[in-house]
Amino acid sequence: MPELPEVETVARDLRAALVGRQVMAVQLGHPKVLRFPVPDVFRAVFPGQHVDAVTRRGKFILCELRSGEDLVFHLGMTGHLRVCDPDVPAPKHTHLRATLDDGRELRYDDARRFGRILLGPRAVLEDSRVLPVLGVEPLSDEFTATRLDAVLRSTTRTVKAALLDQRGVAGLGNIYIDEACHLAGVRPQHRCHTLTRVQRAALHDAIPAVLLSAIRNRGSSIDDYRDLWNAKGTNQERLQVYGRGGRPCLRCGAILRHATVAGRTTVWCPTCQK
DNA sequence: ACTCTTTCCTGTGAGC
DNA sequence: TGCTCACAGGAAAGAG
Repeated sequence: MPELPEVETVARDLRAALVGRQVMAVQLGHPKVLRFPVPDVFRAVFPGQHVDAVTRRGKFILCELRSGEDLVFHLGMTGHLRVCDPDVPAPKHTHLRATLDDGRELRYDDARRFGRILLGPRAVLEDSRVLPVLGVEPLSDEFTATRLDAVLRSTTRTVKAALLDQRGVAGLGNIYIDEACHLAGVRPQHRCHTLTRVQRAALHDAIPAVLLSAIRNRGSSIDDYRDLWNAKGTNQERLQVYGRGGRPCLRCGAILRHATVAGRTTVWCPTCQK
């Protein structure tokens, strides 16, 4: 389940593999994964392009092309980007193969097809809403306590629902919201408008902390997340609450509870979190 | 305007 | 052993 740390790990490796490369040939798979533009236009526009930069915004990976357009990937739940030799067997649900000028191949595969590929000038992608408006980057200087307060104080929703909303803070998902809430001592089902200033400040500290720690560990390979080279991250071994419902809290020993909050399986410690 | 629920998808594993 | 079925969840659409 790629969230910000997994996407950041892939984006960093992709930057080293792709910047300066030229795309020679393109092969598309299932038509629905390429959301924009239509396949014929994509096939006409993409080959010959040079990659000038690779960046991340929320859970999106943006490959900036010399033409001024962006090639954008969202990995959904089961999407994988890979760079490998062309003779490596491709997985069953491979939706994009791009031959590079160094002889390697960029691939995107996604069994569940929740992910997406976009290509176009940034302004066009945003105007056509295939690239959504995203909130503040939690690892940027703009992620101030005041900025998070603005997100949390303006709503009656649960903390879980508010932090899942990419328009407020970009890049958080089920895993790292539960982890940040545990570190901050805040229950995910707590209503935002009833949080104390101390609780909001604790979340402001905890969010970057869990994300940076996960990036250092190259992400959490819970289900089938793999990096650009098909290797697992190690952060799944460090998770305090995610996937541990019914087992003891690693901090206090109480049995971790779990329930559906904002439509997602959510785990918390009944004594550490208020 | 805001919040909550449902839908999209397929692989996996529990249970019979 | 082989089958069914619930479950996983990011984001968007639909309902309230």
